[in-house]
Amino acid sequence: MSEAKSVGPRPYHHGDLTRALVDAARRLLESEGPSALSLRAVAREAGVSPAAPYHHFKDKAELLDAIANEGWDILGTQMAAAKAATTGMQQLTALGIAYVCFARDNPALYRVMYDAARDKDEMPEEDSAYCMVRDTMIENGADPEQDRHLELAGVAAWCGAHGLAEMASFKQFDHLKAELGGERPFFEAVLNHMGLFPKPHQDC
Amino acid sequence: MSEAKSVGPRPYHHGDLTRALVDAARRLLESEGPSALSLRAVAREAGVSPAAPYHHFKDKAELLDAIANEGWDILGTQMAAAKAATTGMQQLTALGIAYVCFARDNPALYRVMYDAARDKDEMPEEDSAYCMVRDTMIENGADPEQDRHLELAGVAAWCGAHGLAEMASFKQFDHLKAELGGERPFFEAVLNHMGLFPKPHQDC
DNA sequence: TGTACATCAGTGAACGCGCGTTCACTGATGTAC
DNA sequence: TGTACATCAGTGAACGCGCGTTCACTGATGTAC
Repeated sequence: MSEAKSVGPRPYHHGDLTRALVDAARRLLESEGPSALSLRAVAREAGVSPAAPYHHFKDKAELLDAIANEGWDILGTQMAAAKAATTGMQQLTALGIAYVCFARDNPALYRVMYDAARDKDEMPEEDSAYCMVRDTMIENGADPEQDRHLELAGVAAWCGAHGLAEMASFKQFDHLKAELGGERPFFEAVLNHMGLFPKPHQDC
Repeated sequence: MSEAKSVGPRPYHHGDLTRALVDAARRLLESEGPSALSLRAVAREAGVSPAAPYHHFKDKAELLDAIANEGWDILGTQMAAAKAATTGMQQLTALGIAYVCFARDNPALYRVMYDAARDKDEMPEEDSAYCMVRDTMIENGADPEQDRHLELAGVAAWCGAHGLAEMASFKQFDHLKAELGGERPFFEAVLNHMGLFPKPHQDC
């Protein structure tokens, strides 16, 4: 304020380069795809030298981790919103659709998230998309005592949603989407066909 | 035969380098993963100079295509065998399990196949895994007149199987596999949870 | 309030690497006469 | 059957490239006195 702060290019110190790098990475991901996501490219996109990121991340893997984590956060927020907007059994479909729509809108980011998950050992923890689905199943009548059955249902939902998420933009499905009246109805139809729900009337 | 053919290294002309390159690529894929699959590495693995592959493939993409095609062939063979070994509705489960087992046994190859499929425009043609599933559905009572319903069922099966295939080796599922008595029972349980089958008693 | 100095967050040049692809070449093969 | 020659399928050196990472450096910031 005291000086005429040149609006021109960037001050020497950045303020929050960590943030800027993750943002730049996301921009790059969606404009150029996952194969373009190099440390150097991220630095370039952020307008910073190739060495600068090393003050904020140990190495490339740590940057990727940060990107993936941000992805899971955003996904969680969107799923929570979808759940809040519906009630009863519809919540499960809504969660599935939110998951798939996120992947459709952020395909490259989703790929990075998936690759990160691949390297983990333990099941997703508290607050994850996975747990949100499981909790919703319980709230809607699944028996929390039947651990195995419940976990299987959760895993099936996860796998099914992942499969559709990855294939969401396949051009092969374009005519089906058109016939069904859009992408969302298509997602919903496929998810329903996959029987996301814990089957309550198994003995019917 | 006429000469003492030195058993030692390779003759100048290779005989069938196209074959040898695809084989080398598969070896590399499963030992080093998809990221190690460079043209140079394949040539190296085949014991040939980096330029040699260009007499057999226009560029790297064409080699990848050949690898993917071979993958689909092998998968098709294994699925056909699984189908032949069962009858009735069980055939659908068997097809799903064959699909997933193939991906588990050849994860890197499966990834290459998937990436190739991603770039295609049309639905899989004749003899594909996809058509095999659809035909089996029809043979087991699905109504071939209900185009849309049948295609949706096929797509749902494809997505579901793909999701499980990609996640088949997640360490997160180890304890579930153990509880269920192995990988196959786990695959079967998840696939059943996903309702692979065209639902016949939708009105029950 | 003003100055000395430690610390922090950048720079930019350089490293070694493996990549896809091209090029002029050469060794092996097979066909015409 | 033997030789000339076109063709095919290799070689190996070279190209330019972008990568991840390191290094000695320097500009900006903030704290102690």
